[in-house]
Amino acid sequence: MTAAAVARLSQGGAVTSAPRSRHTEVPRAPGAAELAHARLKTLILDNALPPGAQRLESELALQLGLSRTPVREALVRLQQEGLVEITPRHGMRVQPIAAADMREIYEVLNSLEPTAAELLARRPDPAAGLERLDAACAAMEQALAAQDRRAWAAADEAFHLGLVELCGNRRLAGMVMQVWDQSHRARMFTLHQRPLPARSTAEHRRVLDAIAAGEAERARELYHRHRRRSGAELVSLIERSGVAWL
Amino acid sequence: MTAAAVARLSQGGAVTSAPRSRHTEVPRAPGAAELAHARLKTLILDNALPPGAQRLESELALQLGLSRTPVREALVRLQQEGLVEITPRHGMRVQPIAAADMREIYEVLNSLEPTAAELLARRPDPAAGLERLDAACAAMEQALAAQDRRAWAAADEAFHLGLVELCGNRRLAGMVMQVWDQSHRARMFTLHQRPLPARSTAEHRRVLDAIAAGEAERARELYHRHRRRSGAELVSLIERSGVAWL
DNA sequence: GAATTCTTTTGCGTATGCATTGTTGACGGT
DNA sequence: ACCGTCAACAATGCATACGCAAAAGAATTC
Repeated sequence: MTAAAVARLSQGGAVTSAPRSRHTEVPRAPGAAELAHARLKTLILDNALPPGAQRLESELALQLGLSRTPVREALVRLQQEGLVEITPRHGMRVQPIAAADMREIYEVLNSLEPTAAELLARRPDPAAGLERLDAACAAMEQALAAQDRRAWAAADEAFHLGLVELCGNRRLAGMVMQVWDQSHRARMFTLHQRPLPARSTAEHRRVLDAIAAGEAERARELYHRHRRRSGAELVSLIERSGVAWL
Repeated sequence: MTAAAVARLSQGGAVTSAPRSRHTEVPRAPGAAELAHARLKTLILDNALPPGAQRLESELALQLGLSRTPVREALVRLQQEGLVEITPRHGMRVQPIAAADMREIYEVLNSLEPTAAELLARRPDPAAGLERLDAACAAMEQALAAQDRRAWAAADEAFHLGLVELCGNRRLAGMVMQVWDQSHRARMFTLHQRPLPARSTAEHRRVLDAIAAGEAERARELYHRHRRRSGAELVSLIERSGVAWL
């Protein structure tokens, strides 16, 4: 469910929107290829196609009620997004995530997200337009109180995606969303094995406050520490859980 | 020329290499689609297809001696790399680079590259395997002495690409190479309008020394300052030069 | 019984055909 | 003279067809 929404967001950001002609804001027909892309992406993120799963192009085409051509195009895109691997005679394979991958991903996030926070705080009016982030924080706090890990994760995603979308750098946002998608399954998997993220919730709020106050350096540093901690936590959890993930 | 080499490197890093079977290291037939991708990419980076240029799929197919299918696949990949835009009835358009784009790109680089330097310096034996970077530095110094801007730019590219390739994070490397490719033309364009990059050359050497000494924080900070300065320089140059770049 | 080679099958990469859809130009009306 | 409508055309996006190469299986031999 949430994953589907994330998928929409991610590609919504990446697709960059076709140039609108005149004043008609007609959203144009979805197109079979784009549809296949979205559909497959949600299947992967929702773990309906688990890591390591292999499907032939024809299978997928049949399953989606399309021909091989748009499916193939979708697979090419998914491969560039790092979600699948196209192997010459065995169709596509859903890319598994190992501890080493999570380390890479968190190094990237730990670099880009603090930058996004800094950029956001450096805007002319830093406190403006942060409603989304505030709402996400509130949702996290509420989910924490209700001990609803699922809802907490959704709010967490909303916060991080909202942050990079607001920072005004589309490339940075696209990159963050890409690795975020790649690590989606791993986060979901470890959700129930972690202690309640009370600390994370508070840290998010503090970051938001620093941004609103325009304290760019502080926002960056807070975010850095936050990511550092939660990233290390997750990596060690995966390593300890011994899931080589195929 | 240099751009062609860059293209090879970039996709070599991004493509992630097919799974090698057994002990036969046969690189497998290039494949028409991959060939089209490489070919078009070099055309774009070498400015043979200038920014804003529009070509129909059929034109490109004819020009490359292929059918539309592999060309289309190549275009999809190039679109996701941010080099072209596929516009429904007008074929493909080479993505122009404006000052705003350069700002975005340098924000990303200014975030990721210092991280790469830090990672490199944190390795167990930081001084090992830095021959490539040392050679690149030497080439820059030599080119500077000879006042050969072309050669300097090539060495600069070799340094930055080598750095991210060595840092051990393939995702980070891929992202850096992606934006690096996007900004390739802009750098080439402004090459001859800048003062001789004496300062940049020295800064590179200092960063390399810090890495070799294992001083991670210092390496990061030096790199950050370097990028900050040269990025601002380039952006202001582009803004001043008033090239809206279509 | 195991290994090697030949055959068969299967999936992919590319090409081509077709229908959909947007564009462009002209024509007529105001 | 300008604008709106319409029709013909052109390019795309998707479906399908075809040839090739690899993997799996069968048969023969040692």
